[in-house]
Amino acid sequence: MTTATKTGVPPAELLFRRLSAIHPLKPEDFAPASQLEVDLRSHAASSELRSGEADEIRLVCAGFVGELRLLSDGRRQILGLKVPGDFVRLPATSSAGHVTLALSRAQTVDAAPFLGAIASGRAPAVRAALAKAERADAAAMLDHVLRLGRLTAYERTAHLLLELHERLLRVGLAMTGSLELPLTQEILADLLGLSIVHVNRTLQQLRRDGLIQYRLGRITLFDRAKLAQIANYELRVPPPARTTPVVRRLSAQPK
Amino acid sequence: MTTATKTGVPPAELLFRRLSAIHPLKPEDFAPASQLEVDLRSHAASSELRSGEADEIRLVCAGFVGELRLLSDGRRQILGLKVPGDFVRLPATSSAGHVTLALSRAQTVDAAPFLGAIASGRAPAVRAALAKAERADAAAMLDHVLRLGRLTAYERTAHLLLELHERLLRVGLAMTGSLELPLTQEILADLLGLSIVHVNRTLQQLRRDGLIQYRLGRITLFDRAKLAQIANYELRVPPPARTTPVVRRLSAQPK
DNA sequence: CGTTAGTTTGACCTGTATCAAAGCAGGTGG
DNA sequence: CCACCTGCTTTGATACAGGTCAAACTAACG
Repeated sequence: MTTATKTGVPPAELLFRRLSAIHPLKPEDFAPASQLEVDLRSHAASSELRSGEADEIRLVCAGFVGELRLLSDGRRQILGLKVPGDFVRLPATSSAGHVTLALSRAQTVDAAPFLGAIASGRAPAVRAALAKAERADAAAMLDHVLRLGRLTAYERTAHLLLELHERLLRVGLAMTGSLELPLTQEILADLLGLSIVHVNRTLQQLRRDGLIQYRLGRITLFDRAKLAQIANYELRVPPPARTTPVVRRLSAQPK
Repeated sequence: MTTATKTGVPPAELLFRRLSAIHPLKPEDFAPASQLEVDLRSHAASSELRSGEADEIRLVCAGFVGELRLLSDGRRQILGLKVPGDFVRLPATSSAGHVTLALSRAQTVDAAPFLGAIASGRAPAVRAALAKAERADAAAMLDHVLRLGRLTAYERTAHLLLELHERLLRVGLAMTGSLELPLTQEILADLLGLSIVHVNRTLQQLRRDGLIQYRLGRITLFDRAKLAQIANYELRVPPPARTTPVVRRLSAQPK
């Protein structure tokens, strides 16, 4: 209620967008999504998501959720980031070192009824789409590994921003070239495997290089093609026809 | 034929061990495994594994296989490591930047007939076991992320060795406390996101600290409990009753 | 307005990379 | 059997990316 993000897109719509972006899907295949309206839950930023008694799968429908590992000395690493339209699995047995938490204010709904309906019902297209989505999630995880293992802080940050941007585009929650990112730099640090201070400096560097703008939780990517080249990122959503006027580039230092 | 690793364990046996280690399985559930004997393929170290025309899933039955990402400037990161008993998915469309290759001499068999038989047949236990195995693979991936993101070189190396050891134990290819590791330090570097030189120094440090021994592709873990503590590793296979005589600890520097 | 959470800055330190060269096999062919 | 590769490991010297510590700044919020 603070900034933007009113009540948001209805869960079923979100999921429909997410799935049909990967696999062609007819709206009528999508009846089971009506199952989704139950058990909407809101989560404060930094609050842990716990499952009831059994394993649970929830659909994120607003905000960001992260699965993260804690070390005894306070180090934290976010293992995977979930954006609206993604599923989170909440294991019944929550170990102390491995938690799922809301990285910003977030909302989720129980996905079990929907998934159950899909599994038993006759909607092969949806089932196929889900399988593809699962593979896409796995691919995101691999990108995460690449970032942490072999990219420099600068590359890493660019890479992450590009990935987030595309994932949000996919569900209609970003415009080409800009995204809402209500995450603290501490969260970004835990995502990128960097220190807070270094994240801050890296973002400034990207800004000074005229590649991004970063203000009030909104990030603008001025030149996705160049960012992609820097980060070794393979753009899946093609660079915009010309959303960003070419003139903008003047503020960049051609180096 | 060089060192040990004669002809090795038959694929069906390997898979049986792998699966029944996670999920109780009766041998008679396991008839479909006879399907596995076809299409055994040997791979030279460093050779790429390519799929025929379609997507393909193969079972690793000897050696190590890695999925890796290449950057234009020569940096490489191994995204996931497969040991005997694991499945590798070979996508039909192989992009230049993303390859699967044999990290040591290795052997694989086509898993499709087996998986097909399971999917269609009546062997719910095996299907459940496969699902669990898949989740275990995902968990290994998360460990990989933690290592790369938040552990120091020293911790990272210990962590990886512990993980490999347990994964090999699981399929009966390691003794408690020691494992065969025919990987060059360059491969370890690409796995750990470190430089070759640093991997070398880190291994020496672990050796000097009396925690491991490293000779001729065989690694001995002298004190898994201590290694686990260093690496923030959660041992799944309990520390040995007393495989390593306590006396061994004398060579360590108590610091 | 004070308080609190987050961002920014500066100074300094250290883990890890890089470069270069020297050891050390194991395998080949003369 | 030796001389020679070639691929891998080891060592030393040096450079730099990124971490840590500490403090100032900013902006929300009650």
